Amino acid sequence: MDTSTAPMTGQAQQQPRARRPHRPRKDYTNLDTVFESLDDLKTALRQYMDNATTPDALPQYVSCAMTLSTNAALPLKNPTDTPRSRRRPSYVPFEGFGDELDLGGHDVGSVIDEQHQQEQEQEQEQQLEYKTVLELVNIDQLKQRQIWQRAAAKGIVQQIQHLDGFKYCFNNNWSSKDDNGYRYSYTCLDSLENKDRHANGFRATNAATRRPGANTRGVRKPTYDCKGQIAVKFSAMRQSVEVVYKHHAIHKTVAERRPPPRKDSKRKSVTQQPVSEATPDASLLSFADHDPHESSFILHDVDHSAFQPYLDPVEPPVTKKPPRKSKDSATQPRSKRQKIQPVPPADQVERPLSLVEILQQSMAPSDTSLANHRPSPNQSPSPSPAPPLWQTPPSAPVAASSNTLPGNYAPIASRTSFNQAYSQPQPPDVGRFSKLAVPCFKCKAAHTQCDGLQPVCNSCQLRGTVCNYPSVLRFDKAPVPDSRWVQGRSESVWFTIQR
DNA sequence: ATTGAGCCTTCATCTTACGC
DNA sequence: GCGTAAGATGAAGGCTCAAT
Repeated sequence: MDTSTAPMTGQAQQQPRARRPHRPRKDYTNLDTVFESLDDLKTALRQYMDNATTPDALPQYVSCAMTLSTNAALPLKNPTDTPRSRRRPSYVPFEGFGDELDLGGHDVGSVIDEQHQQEQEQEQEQQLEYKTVLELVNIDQLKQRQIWQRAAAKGIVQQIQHLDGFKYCFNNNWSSKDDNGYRYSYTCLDSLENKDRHANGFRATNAATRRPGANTRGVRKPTYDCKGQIAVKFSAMRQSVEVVYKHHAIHKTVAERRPPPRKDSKRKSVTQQPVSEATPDASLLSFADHDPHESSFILHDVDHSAFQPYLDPVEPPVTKKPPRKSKDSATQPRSKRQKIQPVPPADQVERPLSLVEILQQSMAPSDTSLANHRPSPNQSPSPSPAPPLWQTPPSAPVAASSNTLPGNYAPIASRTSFNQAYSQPQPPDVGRFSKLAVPCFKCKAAHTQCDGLQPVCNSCQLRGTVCNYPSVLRFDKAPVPDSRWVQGRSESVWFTIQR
């Protein structure tokens, strides 16, 4: 695909020579066609996704870039997006709702359903507005350009959502000086949920705010990082729109995640799931076993024995949630969201392990690595690092060293499909742990590109300098996702220490 | 009414590496 | 060498919903 041959606008020609586009951070495949319509693009993407999935195996990481030509008409989603209407409840009535009440389809639910349908129709009508790429990339007024391009980006994303069944949320937008257009990035909802669950894990419960030590968090859904992202790049320079699609479809689609039909009982909350006898981690395992709706995909085949060394209780087992008081006199009405409680200082809560460290430890003789984790009965309580129960798409750096995952990190290895997935070619540099390919000290200082080759990167080789790499991933900021399930325990310990 | 978790958005900050 | 564009990531808040 050569978009450099696209016609240039007069405005663009007056500008100084554009910088060469950044080398893509993450390699993705350019589908070697300029698509004349969004439908063509969707068809190609569908084919690409189908080819990336092998039967009985996890879908491969799909990452590709597609370009729309100037003639392509793009649907505009809420182009005049003034203060947006309240969003619809996430759990909308589904088909069959109200049947159990014998309302014969004329119940309140159906009324709501009709309203919902009407809103959908309105949305679809709104969506009938189209603009061509040519129009969109040549809007002079910056503000107008941003509004229209955003509307078109949203329209494109919505089309792709229909295609792959996942939900993407607006994440960021900025103006590209080189392309003379706006760029919009949308993130898969599951990636965002990871962050939320992570954040919720750090946030003290309201109960704990009032009564130190009362912080007992229930089990939460497993987390995993699908790296789902759609980037829409408008370029006046190239007179085109580029759509970059990245996703590792390792989780359920929106439709699959929809709650099961209600029978005569209410939906079970997560906290109602059978809670086993020990720490939050252990109860999570229990949850994973018993809840086929939410967790089976990720945790169903987990080899629990692999976790046993980590399951020494840190807290007294939580057998049952204490009955919630209807009114707590000490409670102030919560006008605003409470401030997040500060994360315990690093010297008091053990730093979570990175995947690399876990792998390194598990490659060490098992008795020592496990002994390191098992808290001595004489020791003051210290959080024992549990292996992560979230999962990340197999990434090249990790996969390279873990095609034969060591036994102590068995959950993934126990899955046949995962094994198959691992045995297949993996995308380079995928995922959060792409930071494994951190630049060496020299390249970082020189602001030069580092290929991450070890022991000596190409730049250092050319310069003839000593090449050194940071030994571990940084943890100077919020912990990386693999700490999530560890942190729940650390947090509990922190409150124990405080008391 | 309260609570915890999830949904979604916005904005800030950090990291990487292009190109002068 | 370094300014800075590109874009990745984190933090936080407003809101909804189901459960209590």
